[in-house]
Amino acid sequence: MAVTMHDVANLAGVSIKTVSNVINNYQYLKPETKRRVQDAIDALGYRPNLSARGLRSGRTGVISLIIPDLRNAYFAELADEVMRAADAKGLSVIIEQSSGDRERELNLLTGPRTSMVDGILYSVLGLEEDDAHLLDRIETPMVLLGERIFHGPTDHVTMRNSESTKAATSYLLGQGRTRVVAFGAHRGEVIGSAGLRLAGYREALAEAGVPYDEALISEVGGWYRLEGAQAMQKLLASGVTFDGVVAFSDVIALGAMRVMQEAGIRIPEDVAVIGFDDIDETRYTLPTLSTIDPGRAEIARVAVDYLQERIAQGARAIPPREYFADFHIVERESSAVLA
Amino acid sequence: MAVTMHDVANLAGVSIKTVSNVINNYQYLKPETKRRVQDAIDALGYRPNLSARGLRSGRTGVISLIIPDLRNAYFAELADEVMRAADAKGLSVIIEQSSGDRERELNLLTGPRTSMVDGILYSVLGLEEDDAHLLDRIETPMVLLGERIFHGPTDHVTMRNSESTKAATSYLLGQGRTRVVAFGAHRGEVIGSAGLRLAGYREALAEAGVPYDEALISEVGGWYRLEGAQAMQKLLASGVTFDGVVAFSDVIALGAMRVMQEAGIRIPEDVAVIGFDDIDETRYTLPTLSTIDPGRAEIARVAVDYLQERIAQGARAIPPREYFADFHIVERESSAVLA
DNA sequence: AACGAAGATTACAACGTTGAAGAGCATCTC
DNA sequence: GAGATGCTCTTCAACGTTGTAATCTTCGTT
Repeated sequence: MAVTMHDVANLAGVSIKTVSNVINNYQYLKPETKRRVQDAIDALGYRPNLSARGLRSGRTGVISLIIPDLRNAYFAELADEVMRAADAKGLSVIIEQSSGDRERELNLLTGPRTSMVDGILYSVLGLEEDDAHLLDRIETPMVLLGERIFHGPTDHVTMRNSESTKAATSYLLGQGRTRVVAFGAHRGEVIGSAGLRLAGYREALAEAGVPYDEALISEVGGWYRLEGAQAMQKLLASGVTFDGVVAFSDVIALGAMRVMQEAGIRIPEDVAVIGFDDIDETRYTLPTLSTIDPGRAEIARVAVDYLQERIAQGARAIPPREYFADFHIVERESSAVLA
Repeated sequence: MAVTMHDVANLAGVSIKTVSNVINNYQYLKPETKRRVQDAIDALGYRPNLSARGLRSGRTGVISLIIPDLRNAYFAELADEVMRAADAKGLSVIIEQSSGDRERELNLLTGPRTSMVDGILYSVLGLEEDDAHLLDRIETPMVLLGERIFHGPTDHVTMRNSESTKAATSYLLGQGRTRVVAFGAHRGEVIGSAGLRLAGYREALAEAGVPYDEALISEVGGWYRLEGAQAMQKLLASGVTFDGVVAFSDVIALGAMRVMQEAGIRIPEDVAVIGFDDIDETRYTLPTLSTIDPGRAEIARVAVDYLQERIAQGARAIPPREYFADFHIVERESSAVLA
């Protein structure tokens, strides 16, 4: 049915292996031969069968990106960056959604689909540090993203959670804000992005000599807008006063802003808000949302690089590496300095 | 290295083909045999090699979804729905971004990656109706999404652009709004979502006996928030008056709302706004954005169904079908009826 | 007890590609 | 001018699976 190397070889009058050599840019090839083969390829519209190549060579040229959920803008933009980085290296990306569910995250790692994939970019929400050993037995090259697992058996590419949140908090305190809410804590979490960011928040307070007030720690159930809105409702209902919000994600910050505005709170006059993630949307909200750019593009690029090295050299050939991307505070209206 | 059917067959004391039969649920199998093979599979942690299967059977279990851009919430949510629908059928999804660029859209169709894929869900922005014939020669089963190509050589699953925009326009007119802007037109476009939606807008005007005013047609360059904001700035600068906006996407509506609010226009008091797409975000903006739910989940489900049928029966075995999903107007604050 | 049909399993080849190894030929070295 | 070297191309086998068709088993029927 479809055109194979055989057909190309026949038309070009060479062996099938020479066709293969042309396609793979083998170094010893007469330009003349190369041209003839290429002409035959073009004439027949030949395209290599990637299943056959995958079977023979053990490489498919596909990596999978496991993320919680594409509806979350952070992950959609991460996926976008990963696909661009992969594309630049000739890799295709299969995206798998885990919903941040621990069971599902684990199943995706051992499901039949992994045999189709050269490597995995693994961004988990459900797994915990204690689960790191579960990754030991995975033979597929893997690079970890996100903040749930540090010191795993393989590379980890992530952001400076504590440092950046500390910087954001210091930034609001430096404006003269005195009661700054940590918005998006997860009860009892130490590691994980919420835990790390909370730690950064506390460091900033300590450094500024501002006492830590439990009442200003607002728990948010998840990373959705609705959850941000609900948490802010609860916070307002509690009667606590505050003049700044360091939100642990842009999305929950937007949910919270919505509720504050409805309650007649002016941003930034009454309350300054800074988010986290620098999703596209923050440029166009009212007011525009100050945020932390966690270096997503850099994360994607480095993660794909690392993964490719691991694919080339063997999953365990390289000792685990850690990479922390640079962050930047992006100042917008929601934390504008008052005149 | 990896466990193969051979190893499983040895351990279970059966032929390799029996293992294959167990995996593929062949009907004539002694329960006892089935169990023994399954035990061996579990004991060895065997996972089928999908490249080999793909090579032998011609099916890879992977479909590709070609979309303009995951940063656009509409496409991210569409991708999410497609992946859920595919997952329910045991299919994996490779996402390819085209940036809505015509060249790239065409290249993705013939690139080497397509040989890895059983079928293509093809959502184009750059191609035009005139390009439909370019699809004739594509042998890969394909289902078209979006509004650029109708009457192509294969199935087309889409939304009711005209009807829904007409309904949205009528809805605003029914509230007593008299100068309703069509926001998001593309110059000279007849087909394509912008063209179709504009047609629906005009139908609604005609039906209500409201004269068509060229000044109320606002062109928006693309589908990004920034472009919506810029177009609204231009519209306001033109000095034209209006009391309603039918935006052809939620994202540009949000960009426009931002600019209107900055200009002191109250929504919905001064101007009622309704968007298009029902992206998640519209539930949490201030004010929440009325919109049209175009039936995205239904589109994804039907598209995957159609594609699977085509994969099973052959790309050309089924005459082209057209499917239009149901739409709903979602009333939120931005078009609330004034007290 | 012999036969046929249906149930259960297997042998074999093939899918399209690439790695390993080697053959043919021209050029260089002394 | 014999041997070594380097370039160019080819032969062959193998990757792990499944479709085809054949074989072996079992069981019911006569």
